[in-house]
Amino acid sequence: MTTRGRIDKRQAILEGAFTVFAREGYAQACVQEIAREAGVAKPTVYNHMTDKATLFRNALEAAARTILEQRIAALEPLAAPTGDLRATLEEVAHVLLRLHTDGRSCALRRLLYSEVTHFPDILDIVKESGPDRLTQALADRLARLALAGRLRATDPDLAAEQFLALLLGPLEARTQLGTRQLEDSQLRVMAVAAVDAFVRAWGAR
Amino acid sequence: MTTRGRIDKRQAILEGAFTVFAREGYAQACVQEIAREAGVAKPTVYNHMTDKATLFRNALEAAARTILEQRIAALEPLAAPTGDLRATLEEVAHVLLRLHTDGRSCALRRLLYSEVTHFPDILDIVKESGPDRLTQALADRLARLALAGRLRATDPDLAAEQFLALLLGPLEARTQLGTRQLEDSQLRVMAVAAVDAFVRAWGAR
Amino acid sequence: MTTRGRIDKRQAILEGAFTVFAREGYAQACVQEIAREAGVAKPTVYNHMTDKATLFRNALEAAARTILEQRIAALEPLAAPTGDLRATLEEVAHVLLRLHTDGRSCALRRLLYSEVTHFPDILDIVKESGPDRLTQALADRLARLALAGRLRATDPDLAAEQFLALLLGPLEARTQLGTRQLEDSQLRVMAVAAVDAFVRAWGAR
Amino acid sequence: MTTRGRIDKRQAILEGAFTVFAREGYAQACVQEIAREAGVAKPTVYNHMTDKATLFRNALEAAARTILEQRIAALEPLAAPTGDLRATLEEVAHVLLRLHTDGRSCALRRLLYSEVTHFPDILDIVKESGPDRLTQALADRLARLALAGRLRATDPDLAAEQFLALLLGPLEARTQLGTRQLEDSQLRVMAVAAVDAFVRAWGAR
DNA sequence: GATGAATGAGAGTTCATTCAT
DNA sequence: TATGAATGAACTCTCATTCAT
Repeated sequence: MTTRGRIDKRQAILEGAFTVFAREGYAQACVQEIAREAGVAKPTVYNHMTDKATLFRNALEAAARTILEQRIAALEPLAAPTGDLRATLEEVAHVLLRLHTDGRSCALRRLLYSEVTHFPDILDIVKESGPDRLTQALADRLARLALAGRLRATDPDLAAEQFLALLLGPLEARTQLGTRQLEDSQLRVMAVAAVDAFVRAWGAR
Repeated sequence: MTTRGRIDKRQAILEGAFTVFAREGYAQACVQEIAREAGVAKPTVYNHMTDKATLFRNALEAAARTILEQRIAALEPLAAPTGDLRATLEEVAHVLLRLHTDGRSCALRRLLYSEVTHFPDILDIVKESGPDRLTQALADRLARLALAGRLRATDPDLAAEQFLALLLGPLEARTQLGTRQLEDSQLRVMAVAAVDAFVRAWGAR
Repeated sequence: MTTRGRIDKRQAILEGAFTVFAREGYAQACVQEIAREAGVAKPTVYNHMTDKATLFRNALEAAARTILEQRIAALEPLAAPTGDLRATLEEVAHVLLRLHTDGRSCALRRLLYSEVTHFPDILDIVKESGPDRLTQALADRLARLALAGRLRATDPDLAAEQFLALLLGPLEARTQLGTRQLEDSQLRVMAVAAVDAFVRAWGAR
Repeated sequence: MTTRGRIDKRQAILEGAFTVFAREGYAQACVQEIAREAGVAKPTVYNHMTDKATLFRNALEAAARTILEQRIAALEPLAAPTGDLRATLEEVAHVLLRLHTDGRSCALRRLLYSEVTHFPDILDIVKESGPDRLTQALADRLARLALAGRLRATDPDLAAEQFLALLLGPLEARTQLGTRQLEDSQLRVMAVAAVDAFVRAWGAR
């Protein structure tokens, strides 16, 4: 029970930190504000995390883990693609787009990009809870589909990479670097376009 | 001559600023260091630019302009695609990859991403000297090719968008968010793979 | 037993406190570290001592008392100076030097000097357990010797003061303000030199 | 002229620093207050001195130099001791006592003692501008007097050391570790007593 | 126009001290 | 009684920005 409060507070700090870092960036974010956001006093933050830097890393890691889990879960329909493959792909694509355009998701990308030179070790986050993992998971699914003869059976890793590229690449411009929200209908259109191209390029001949 | 010196100094300041901002990020960069990098005294920086913020915007704008020009120029071969279309596309793709993985280019992306929330007006840079312009220019070229019957004649804007997505999307993972340099041979492989998929998806039937 | 444990803990706290204060000085010493040194938790320190300041005073007092006792004991041989007076003085002088150059002794001096302006009441420690008391005790012994005709019978207080001055004064320079340990042989030489001058100045004509 | 202001300010900072350090001790002194004392803004202090530590060292050094000069000057009468040697010694002794009991002098001693463990390099100050130098200078004078047959011609270094010990040793107790001012008449008495013993111990037989 | 010097404002971090258990 | 956790108050140091020359 004693421990409970502790864990809650740690959680609150990590979430507050991510929120503030996301809003302000690493350098502009001030620990004072993070503490306020988490509803604790400044030294409490330091009792849990040694450093502003450590706080940053941990907050990023926690956020990345959560986000990755959602994305992996979004691939589920591909595990047993009943019926129309194209429809399944579109469904998955649509959900991925929605997840990818979510505020926290965009913020995480921004933070990773902007601080990767100051915190080279956040690359581990990218490797372990980032896009690499998603590509792998997708490649696994596509490999099954290839075996089942429903996709060109050459290189599932490349296929996964290109599926995600076709899907997410256009986002950057459309969302203005992640600052603008898109309508769900727009996302649907983008999903269809990406899947369309993907099927032309990778569908079973 | 006086005027000349002034212009030179302005140029030096803008370049020094971009260098330092690229290395440190907006907030961590300090005007002192920018001045040192540019070889002038700190107040001289303020004589040319009112603000650290203004300095940032101008430095970004100048860098973006230069970078965009190079990219647009790289599309040149597509204007008159002598002979093999696939080969031309691969050549263009290869050059684009090289430009896109260049240090300054990556730094610019990082800066845009990290500061877009604090400087919403840098979106103008993206629109006027960024990827949007490149996509447009490429779409123009592809439209010509479509008219010439060498590409599927449906939607050149979408084609351009997907060409760039297939080409540049995989870069993020391969360069570790732009922190790792790639061998030219690797770039060649990536160019071939992207063009291969593009041709399958968009080649004339 | 409980009481015993309490007393032990109090003792441990006082000793830990002196150790840390000696190493760090009053202001730099942090209660956390004192608690660690004493093997207790931080609030336990506050259960025994109201204040960091109180803790400081008590630790100093305890240390001073111990140190004074040793010094007074060192004067013992002068109570019944069998045989050669000069030899007895040299012996006493030697032991005093050794005590005076001891680490804890030097630390105590340092602490008294540095904090006397912030804790005027530690002057009581000096008066009750410090050099003043030693001078008095020595004066008592010298008075007896004067009565016995073995010393100039004028002013035993002055004699005691000058004996200690001749003995300890040179220490400051030789030990580099108490930071360097001296060889026992060096101490012997210093004792002899001090006694030599003392006897010339205060020996019975 | 530009430089003039700079030098003045540096001087003011060093003096303010010594004042505050003397009053508060190293750790308790805060740069803010030093700046106020010096009549400048806090960052100005940092423009002149890199560090609080550096500031401390420099302030100590400057104060030590000034103080040493005064003490050395006080030995002047011994250079050509016209007439009564005892009277000359008493005069010198008296002045030395006055210098030694001066507020700044006491403060310097306190600071040296209290911080020597944190700043081992301030031992250089002691060597170059502290008591060691004074002892040397005095030894030089006494050697001359020994040559002139007016002092026991054995060991002028030891003689100087013991003269100062007899003179300054009793100060510690009398001034309560340097916190109490003494009347000039008391100083006179102490000077006479010290010289008296010194002459008995070191006077030409 | 260019610069050395100065400053107001603010950030990270530490610490003595107090609750609640 | 002893302790893990939390906090208010300071303190060092940095930086964008402005004068005065």
